[in-house]
Amino acid sequence: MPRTPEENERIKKDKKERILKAGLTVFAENGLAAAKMSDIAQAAGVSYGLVYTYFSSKEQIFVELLNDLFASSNELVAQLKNMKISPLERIKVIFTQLFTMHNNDPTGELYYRLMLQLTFHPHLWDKLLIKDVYSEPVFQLIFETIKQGQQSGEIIDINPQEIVLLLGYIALGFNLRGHEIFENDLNEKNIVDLIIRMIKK
Amino acid sequence: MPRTPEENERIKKDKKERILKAGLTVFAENGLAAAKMSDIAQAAGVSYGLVYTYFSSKEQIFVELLNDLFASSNELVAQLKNMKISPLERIKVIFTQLFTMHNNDPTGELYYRLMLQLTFHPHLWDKLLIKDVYSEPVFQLIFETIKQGQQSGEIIDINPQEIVLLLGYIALGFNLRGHEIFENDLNEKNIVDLIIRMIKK
DNA sequence: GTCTATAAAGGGATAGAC
DNA sequence: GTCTATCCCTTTATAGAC
Repeated sequence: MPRTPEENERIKKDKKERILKAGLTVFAENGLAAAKMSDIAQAAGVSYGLVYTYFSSKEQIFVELLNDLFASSNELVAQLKNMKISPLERIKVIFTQLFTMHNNDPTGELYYRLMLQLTFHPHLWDKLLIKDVYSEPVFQLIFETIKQGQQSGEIIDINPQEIVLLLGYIALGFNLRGHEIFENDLNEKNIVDLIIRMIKK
Repeated sequence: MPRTPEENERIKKDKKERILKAGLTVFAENGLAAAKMSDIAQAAGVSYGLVYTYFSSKEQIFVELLNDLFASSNELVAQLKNMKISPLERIKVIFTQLFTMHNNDPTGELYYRLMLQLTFHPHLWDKLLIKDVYSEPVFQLIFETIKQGQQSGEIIDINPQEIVLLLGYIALGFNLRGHEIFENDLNEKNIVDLIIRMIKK
């Protein structure tokens, strides 16, 4: 019995998603260069050749993944913007979410590990929807929020670029090594409080 | 006219150093997996084959480099320990040095970029003198200094592991993206002050 | 001690059967 | 739509001349 076109679409979509998901973990674990297409195929549970019916190259999987992740980062930012809270509170929510998400959902960490690859393969920026790290949605949101907090007098009055860079370092460092918080049974709430302490007026 | 044995030793040492230096930049720029031995040879100004007379494999260059860097990190820490200053001052000096060194000497950044590769090739830890990132000398020094500062009442009284992790994130993030401070003409002194503000009692 | 040339292996990408 | 088998290029590592 032949498959309906709709069924075919569903199958194709499912396979593509599987491959992307496999790519995310394989790239995050090994890095772009060391990741093997055979690993991705295996992790996705499909044959080696099938990967190439959905993606033309290893790079393309990587690029598509990162663009998808930028998109969901945009959604996250939209949610955060909808919250009617003070700038300082918003910073607190962002970092709390960053830290607690880590526990439940490893995607955030994988996301950063992928972005980190761009440090070693900068030519890929050309193929991405977002052209530099400053344009990353969460990064942008933090920057705006800092400026708002300075206007409202909640946040310390130094060059907001300096603050956002420092917060960016924390986010970057955390996302790369955040699992250690939980391995060592530390309280992420304390760490967020330290951050707030640093920028509160 | 034949070379003396001493001269030979000098040549060999020089060549080895050249290759290591080339390896540092090539690995830092491209990552371990994407770095090519031919790139290292070219950067070192020697023939492809010669690299293998001094090192048995690409991995070995990488391992030797990292071990050398750990050693100089140890020296740096010894110097910092010799300074007779308060714990809080010491933290300030460490981060100031971290930030200003960046300007003059890129080795620090390259060092971190190499260490970062271990995230993607964790099996290499087995071949290193230092067995995990917590044992990295500067990291250790910060940890000790935080505890001293808590005893002397200068530094905020929360789990020192939490503080040191956060400071570690900053150092990691900075070393990966620190060049941006200078690209954007920011004042690194302000950033150090923020860090102190965060941990000062 | 240094080079060029070559062997050997690994992995990305494709062809073609089912 | 999916698979297996194969091509082919890149890169590691070695051999052997100078």
